[in-house]
Amino acid sequence: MARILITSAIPYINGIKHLGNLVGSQLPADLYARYMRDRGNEVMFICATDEHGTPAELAAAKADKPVEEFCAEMHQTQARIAEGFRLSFDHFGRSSSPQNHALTQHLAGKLAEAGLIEEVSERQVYSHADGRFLPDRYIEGTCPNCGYDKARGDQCENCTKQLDPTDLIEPRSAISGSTDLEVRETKHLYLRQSTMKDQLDSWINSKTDWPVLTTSIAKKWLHDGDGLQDRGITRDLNWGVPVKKGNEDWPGMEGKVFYVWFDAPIEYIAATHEWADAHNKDDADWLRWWRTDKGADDVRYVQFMGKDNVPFHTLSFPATIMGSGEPWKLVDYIKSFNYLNYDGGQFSTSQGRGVFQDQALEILPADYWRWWLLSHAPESSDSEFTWENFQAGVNKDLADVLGNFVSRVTKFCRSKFGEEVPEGGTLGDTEQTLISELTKRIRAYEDHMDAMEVRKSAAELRAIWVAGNEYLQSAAPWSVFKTDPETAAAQIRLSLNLIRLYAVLSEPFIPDASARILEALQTEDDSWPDDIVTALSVLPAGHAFTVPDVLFSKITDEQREGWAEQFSGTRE
RNA sequence: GGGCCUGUAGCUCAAUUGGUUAGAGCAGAGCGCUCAUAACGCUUUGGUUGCGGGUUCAAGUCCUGCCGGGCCUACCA
Repeated sequence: MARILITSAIPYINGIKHLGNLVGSQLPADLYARYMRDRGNEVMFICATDEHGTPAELAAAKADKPVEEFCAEMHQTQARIAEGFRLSFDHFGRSSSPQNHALTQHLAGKLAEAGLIEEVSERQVYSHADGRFLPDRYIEGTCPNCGYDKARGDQCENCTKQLDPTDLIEPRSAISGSTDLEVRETKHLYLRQSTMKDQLDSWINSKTDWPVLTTSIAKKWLHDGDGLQDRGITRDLNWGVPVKKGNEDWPGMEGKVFYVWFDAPIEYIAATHEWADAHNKDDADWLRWWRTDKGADDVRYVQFMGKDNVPFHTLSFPATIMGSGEPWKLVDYIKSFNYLNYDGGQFSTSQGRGVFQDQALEILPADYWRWWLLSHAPESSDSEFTWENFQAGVNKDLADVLGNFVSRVTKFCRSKFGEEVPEGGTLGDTEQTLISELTKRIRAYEDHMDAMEVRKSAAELRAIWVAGNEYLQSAAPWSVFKTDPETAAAQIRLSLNLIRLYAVLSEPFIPDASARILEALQTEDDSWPDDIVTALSVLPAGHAFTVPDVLFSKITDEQREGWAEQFSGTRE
C-alpha cells in the first residue's frame, strides 16, 4: 500500500468557476484520488480556495460586502459546488486560514534567515480615489505607441507592446476611472530565486517523466533572457497574510501583506494542517504527509493544474520549499492540462460565455459532466466543448453502452428467473473468451490510470463496457433459455456479476451511478478485481437484487438546443 | 517580437518515440438480434497525415521554409 498526496490547483475566490477550471485540475485530481483509494492506497487529497489579492477585494466591493464576509460566503458556495460534482477532497481549505497565516510567515522567516529575501524600494502607482496601490493591469490609458485609448499598464492589447504604467498617456484607474494618481515610493520583499536557478534547473532536469507541457514552461522561465528573475512576494494591500518574519514583526513592512502567489501554494500544506485540526488529530498526523523527517519520505506527491499555473508550481513554490532549508516534501509529479474551449471560443467569465459550474449541476447530474469532461480532457492540446458532442458522447457511452447493459440484464433476469441471482448451469468457451478479454482490458485500464492518462483510461473503460454487450450478443441467453434454462441461468449469473464489476471499475469516473448500481445489487463489496474470475463470482446464486431505475436518461435534441441558446451569451 | 504547443477520416482523438497495409469512437451505409433506455452485435464507406523541399533502406514521427490554430511572456490569479 502506497501513500499518495494529491493536490489540485486552488480555485480563486472571486466568483463561480466555469467547466474549464473543473476539467483542468479538480476533476482529474479527483479521478486519480478515487482510483488510488479504490486500489487500497492511503490517499490525502487536498484543495482550497485561493482568497487573497486585488481581484478578491474588488469582487467583494462590487458585492458591497466586507472582503472577509465575501470570501467566507464564496468559499461555502464553492464547497457546495465541489460537493455537487462529488469532488472527494479530504479537506477543502482556505488560504486565509490561521494555519496558512502562520506557515506563510514561518517560511518567509526561514527564507530571510537563509539570506534569500531582499528588500527592494520601488515606485508604484497609488490611486487616491480608490485608496489603494494599483497593479499595472488596473491602470488604463492611451498607448504611447499606437494611440489605443484602453491600453493597460502592463501591455497594450491593441499593439501588444509591453508597457510600464508610467508610459501611459493620461493614465486612469481601471477601477474607478479616477485620474488622481500618484507615483509613490514603496518598499517590498523579493524572493531571490535567481540564486537558486542552478538548483531548480537540475531538479527540473531530473524529472524526465514529466509532461512536456510542464517542463518546457519551467525551462523557458529558467533560461529565457537573463534567466530566472527574483520575484516580489509582498503587496500593499489590506487583505492577505500580514508580512512577518515568523512570529516577529518585519520592520519597514508594516501594513503590507504577502503576495497571493506566495501564500497560495503554501496553503496546500496549511490545508492539511486544517484537516488535522478539523478532525482532532495531532500535528504528527499532517506532518507525516509533508515533512520527510517525520514520515513523508515514502509519500508520492502529485499535483494537478492548468498550464497557466505551471511556473509557480515548478519554480516559485519549490524555491520557497528548498530555500527554507527545512525538509518539506517536494512534488514528485506534475500533471498539467491545456484549456477547454466553449463552442469555438474561450469560456469567458466576464462575458458570461459558456457553462458555469453551478448552472451545469442545475441542468444535469454530476456523472454526465464528469464522464464527458474527463473523456475529453485537454491533455495534448486545447479541447472543445460543443453541445452536439456532449449530447452524443453522454447518450451513447452512458445511456446506451453502460446504462442499457445494466437494464437489459436485470430486466431479463427478473422476467425469467425473478429478482435474485439464478443458480445452476456451467460456463463455456464464450465465457472464457470474455474473461480473457476483460483481464487484458482491465490491466490496460489500470496502466492508464496509474499513468494519469485520462482520455485513454476513459476509452478503455468504455471498451470494457462494450465487451459486456458483445458477450450478451454471442451468448444470447434469451434464445438459450428456450431450450436450456440452466445454461441461460449461468450466463445471467455471470452478467449480473459483470454489472457489479462495472460499478467498481467505473467509480472514479461516475461515482453516483456506481453507488446506485451497488445499491440495486444489494452488495457493499466494491473490492478491486485483482482476479477477474473471483470478481465475477462475488454475487452467489440466490443473492437478491432489484432492477434499478434508468441509470442515465438521454439528452433530447430539444434540451440540447435550449441549452446551446441559454449559454451562448450573457449570464443571467 | 521571442518561446512553447498544435494541425491525422465529416466530428472527437490514437499511432509502442524512425519500422509491415495510419487505427478507434461518433456520425453515414448494409445486415443480424429482439433481453434492453428505437437500445445491442456484425460488416462496411471514408485519409496524398495543413502545404513545399530535404535526410533515410524506411518519415504521421527527424531537419528546413511557408500557412493556420492556441498558450505563455514574470504586478490578474
